Amino acid sequence: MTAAATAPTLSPRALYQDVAERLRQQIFNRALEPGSWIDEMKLAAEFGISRTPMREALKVLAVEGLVTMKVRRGAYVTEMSADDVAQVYHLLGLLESDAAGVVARSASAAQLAELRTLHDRLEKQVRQRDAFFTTNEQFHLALLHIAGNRWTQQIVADLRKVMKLNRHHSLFKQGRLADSLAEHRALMQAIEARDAKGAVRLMRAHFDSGLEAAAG
Amino acid sequence: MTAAATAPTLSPRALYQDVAERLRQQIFNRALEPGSWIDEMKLAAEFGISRTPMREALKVLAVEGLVTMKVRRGAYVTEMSADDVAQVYHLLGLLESDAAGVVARSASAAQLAELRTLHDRLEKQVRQRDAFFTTNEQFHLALLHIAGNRWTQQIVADLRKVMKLNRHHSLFKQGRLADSLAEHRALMQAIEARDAKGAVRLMRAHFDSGLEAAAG
DNA sequence: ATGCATAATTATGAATTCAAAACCAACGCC
DNA sequence: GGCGTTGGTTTTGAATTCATAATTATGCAT
Repeated sequence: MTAAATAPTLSPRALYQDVAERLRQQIFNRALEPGSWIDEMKLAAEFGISRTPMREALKVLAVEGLVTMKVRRGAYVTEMSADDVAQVYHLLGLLESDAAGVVARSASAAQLAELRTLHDRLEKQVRQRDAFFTTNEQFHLALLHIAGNRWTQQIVADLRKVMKLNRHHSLFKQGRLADSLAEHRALMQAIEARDAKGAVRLMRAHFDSGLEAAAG
Repeated sequence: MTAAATAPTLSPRALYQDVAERLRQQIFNRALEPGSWIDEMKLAAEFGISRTPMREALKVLAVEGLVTMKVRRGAYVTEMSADDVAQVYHLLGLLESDAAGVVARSASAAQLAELRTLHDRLEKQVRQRDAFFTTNEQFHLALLHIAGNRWTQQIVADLRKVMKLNRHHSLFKQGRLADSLAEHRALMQAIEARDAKGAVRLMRAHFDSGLEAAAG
């Protein structure tokens, strides 16, 4: 435990939140597989904590949808069906396309420049899957941030977490990267042109084609 | 406590969930006021339980957004700013209008009949504020259910809870009832006519006018 | 040998205990 | 007289303990 010694009083957030974050990482890393039972005793011991904050963290993740609690049977990593993936994709498309419209309509010049910077970085990363993935997510989250609806931001953040439960996101398949970038480029242009309707439509198309690739 | 004696093993859900539900009710009833500190010891004693399930419930409500946790300072009932209300209204409008489109496109005859039944009940309840409120919520939740996206359902349910933190929802103001009903009627007709575009537009208008009334 | 009943084990759920941080008030110092 | 400090109290955060439900293993009877 390298991090255990650090931050005695410097910790701004509660232990159960740190634990929740570590659990999320383990779930995304597949150290905890979807469908599998979570041994809270073992994990608490591994983390060097008692069961109390572990259980609190698990309940938080349950509300987020990452784990599923069964009465008197403990916590399980949530499994996403193909149908679930489609539903979440649809939702993300809806929320983010709306945000794109808001941004096209009301973003400041500085905010547009921020998006432009991220997009330009994306252009240079078509050949680096992981970097592209990271910058892509940054772009989407920045756009949400600029749109300024904190509820949408929270929901999209949660949904994107849940999407990571799935091994196969088309969005991140090698073949999709070039297409995805082209869609991004068109979207960026629409936003800079203050074309709200176009931005909404293009963002929606961006998600639709992602979903299509996932289904196919 | 009258309810304490009931359901020894019959309880399908965990204690902390029951506690969470009781807390929600107290928040909606204004027994716990927005902005006020939640005395977990006192409440746990009141409920006849220990602090453990109380704290678990509070953390759940924190994820839902009904309460806000401050480190080493406990839980507070969330306060909604006017801006927050506007943001949540916008989101609800977006989510529910999309659902209305899905329903208009793909609901079965039986499902349309279910909605029609609820709407007809609504027509008869223009003069009964509370009954109208209840049936209205039933209609909206039924529509979401028929649309069939469980993620959307969960999110809308949470957002509607959060909206109840506000004393002044225009939707439920006496003067708005008749207008609201008229909007509902048009929406119902569009859905039955399988006019998805119209249903989306009308549901959006329904929320926009609600928001307008709240702001004005 | 198989199936059921019962005992032992294990894990969950909840209460209790313990430690430490924040709050409040009284006291003393400048 | 105002302000900072110190001691006591309250409350949160976390570990531990206790009780109960579920699972597994064992043994007995058919």
